[in-house]
Amino acid sequence: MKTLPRRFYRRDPRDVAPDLLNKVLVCGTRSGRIVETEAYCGPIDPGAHSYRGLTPRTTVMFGPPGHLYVYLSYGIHWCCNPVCGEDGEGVAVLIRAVEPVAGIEEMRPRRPKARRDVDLTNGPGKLTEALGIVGANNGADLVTGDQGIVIADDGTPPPVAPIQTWRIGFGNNPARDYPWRWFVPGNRFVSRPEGAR
DNA sequence: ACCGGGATGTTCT
DNA sequence: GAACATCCCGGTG
Repeated sequence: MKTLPRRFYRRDPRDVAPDLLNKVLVCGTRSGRIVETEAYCGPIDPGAHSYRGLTPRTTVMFGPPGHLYVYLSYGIHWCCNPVCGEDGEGVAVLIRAVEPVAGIEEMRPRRPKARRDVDLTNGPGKLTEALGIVGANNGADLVTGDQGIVIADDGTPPPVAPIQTWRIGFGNNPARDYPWRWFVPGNRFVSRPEGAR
């Protein structure tokens, strides 16, 4: 298991997102293989939090690559995003689903409402709850692992033919037209194996 | 299986 | 005051 270097993140999020497939997100003693991602592209992306410029919430997203942007979705769920590109760009990748690799017994009590194992981590709000990622982890350095959170390569390459399709959860926002979601074909933990529309 | 609504806090109009 | 990068539960067929 090798922690991904800073340069892995210092690229366009649309290149990083498919490359993150099959990498391992580690949080303390728990980890999961990344099987679904979405790219968020700053000023050219009306779906990105950074679209309208720097705000207190998006400070980390506008910071240097390789740090974790964590935000609260719908007032309830935490979502986690490795920051990409260059310092000041405001681009990142949302991790939408992982497949448990280690510590699954610790994940079950953290996800008491999950009836089946697949419900442990098959969504962006679910995987943060299962792994234990919360708002206090906003800004964590994924390269130094200063908060026990890293992304590592265990030797599994990304899928040869990842599925690329539309992102999830945008109503009538024109962001719905950008096909910036990728997932591992056939993996059971993908939140929505079909296209978004 | 599929669909509608409620929870709940931050951000922006 | 509305929208929101979600999830869960209870209704119906």
